[in-house]
Parts: sequence; C-alpha cells; structure tokens
Amino acid sequence: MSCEQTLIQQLRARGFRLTPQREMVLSVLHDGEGLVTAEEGHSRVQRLSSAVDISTVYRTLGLLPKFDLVSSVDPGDGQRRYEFLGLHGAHLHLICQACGQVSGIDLEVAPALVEQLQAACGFQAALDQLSIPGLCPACAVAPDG
Amino acid sequence: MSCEQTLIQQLRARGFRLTPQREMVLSVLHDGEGLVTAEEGHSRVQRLSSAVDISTVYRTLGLLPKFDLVSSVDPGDGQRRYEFLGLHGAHLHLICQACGQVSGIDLEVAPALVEQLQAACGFQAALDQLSIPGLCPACAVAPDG
DNA sequence: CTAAATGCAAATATTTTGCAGGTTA
DNA sequence: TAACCTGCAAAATATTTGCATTTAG
Repeated sequence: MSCEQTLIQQLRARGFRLTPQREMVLSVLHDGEGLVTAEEGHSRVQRLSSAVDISTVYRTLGLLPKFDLVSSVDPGDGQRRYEFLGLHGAHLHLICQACGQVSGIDLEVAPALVEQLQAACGFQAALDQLSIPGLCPACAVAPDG
Repeated sequence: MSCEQTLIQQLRARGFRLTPQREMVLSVLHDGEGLVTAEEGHSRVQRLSSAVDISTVYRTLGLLPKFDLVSSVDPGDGQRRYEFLGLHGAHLHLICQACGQVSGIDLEVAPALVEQLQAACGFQAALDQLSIPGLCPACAVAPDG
C-alpha cells in the first residue's frame, strides 16, 4: 500500500479529511531528503500551490506524526524538524553541535539502552524521537569552527 | 572549592567579570531543584533583586555552561532548560512525553551507546546534553492523560 | 448539507540585539 | 579609566489561534 493510501486510510479512520494541502505536505516530506522544518516544508509546498498558508503546514505537520507516516524531532536549535518515515522506518538522529549536520542511524545501535532504562527506572524510551547531540566525525577532528 | 569560587575563577580566567546578577543566576540554579527555564530562573532571581532583566538571565545562562558549572538541555518542548552541575555531575535526562516530568539519571546507563556510536559512524556523543523522550513509569501504565 | 479545514491576520512565546548608562577590575 | 556588563526597548524567530469562508464527504 502506498503511503498516499495509508494517509487516506488513516485520515478517514479518524474522521479527518483528505485535502490537497495535506497531500502536498506529505508529498514534499516524501520527496525531500531527510529532515525538514515547517518553513522549508512550506516553501516546497508553495512550489506546488502557492496559496498554501504556513499555518496549514504547521497544522498538517502536527497531524501526520499521529499516523506513523512522519516523525518529528527537535534538534534543540529551536526548530522542530519533520521527516517521512515510509522508506527507512524509524531511526534516531545524531546532531553535530559544531556544524549542525543531522544524520540518522538505525535504532539497533541502542537496544541495550532501552532495556537498561526500563530496568533501572521503568522508563519507556521512545528512541524514534531521540536526537543525540555530539560531534560528527569531521568536527570531532577539528573541534573549532 | 565552592562553586562560587569556581565561578569567580572561571570568569577571571577568561576576562569576564563577576557581577551580582551572575552570582544570583548561579545561586538560583544551585538552590533550585533540577531543571529551570530562563523564565523560571528570572523570576527566582527577581525575588533576590527585582530589577534584574530577563535578557541578563539569558546572557548569563548562555555563559555558565561554558564553565562546566551548569548544563543545558532542550527537552524538545521549545524551552531550553538549565541545571546546576556541582552536586551530581553530568547526567542525562528522561523526559516523559505524557506528563512532562523530567528525571535525571547517571551517564553510566549508556556507556555502550557511546562506544557504538563512535564505532559505527565516528560520532562523538555528548550524553551530558542528551534528553531521552518516552514515558515515565506512571504514564507508561496509564498512557492517556 | 454539515462538520472539518483553509487562509489570513493577529496574537503568543521565546530568545536575541542595539544602545546608553552603570559597574568591575 | 577602559572594557565589560546591565536594563530597557525593540527586533527577530517560531508557532498558535480566532474567525469568516471554503470544501470534502
């Protein structure tokens, strides 16, 4: 089933409607590479239909994660980012504090962490929404800049 | 050496000055329990001296983490939080997505994670600035509300 | 037809910045 | 005294909300 179909299904199942705007927002997330801010999503959507308002983009970006089609992360730079999930599934994000680059890696790096958190304090970690700050390989070598 | 002394030393070492405002900001972080937003810090500081401006609090909160006296984390709710480090040292934060509660736990839960990230992609994780989203024990039981 | 969604504009919230005057070393 | 810091006000940024109108089902 295409993600488009999934969207329609999920919307209907909960009494939401399929609008061109929602299709477009899903589409730009689908086609775009990786993490997208609301603003970026908005400008990409506007290439498809220039009248779409950014408030609609915000509303849609708030909606899509509920359908497991999109995930959202806050890299801690004051701009939440959204990402299409269909292709690779959930993963976690590594955020370089020096250059801002974000890379996604498989959740499999951290199964032990989840178990340990569960065991140690009963906390149920949602790794798919996790972003880990640090230094990417390039910046780790040259800490300044 | 008291954290006050450390602050003075760190400030002087880098050509910064010790001001009452900076002392007060450090003080409220020191006395407060756990994570504090800029706004919270500001209102606590104002109890000590009502004229202190929030922009000064922001400036100081941007400064203190550089001295390893304070750490900052962004729980992903659009409000960065700050925390005094002297007592317990660095740790990571578990953030409940249902009730918003934040608890800190020792970095020792995740040494394997750091190694794996380093090995897998050369990423140097800064766990002390990490916050992990998920569900706290209470909310994990009663997912709604 | 009706509930839901959109566009627009205005409101909110958070953090940053310019600058004149005050303060630390 | 000189560089640094503060308070104030205004700006910048990001996101949300009210409401009249439009639209999907």
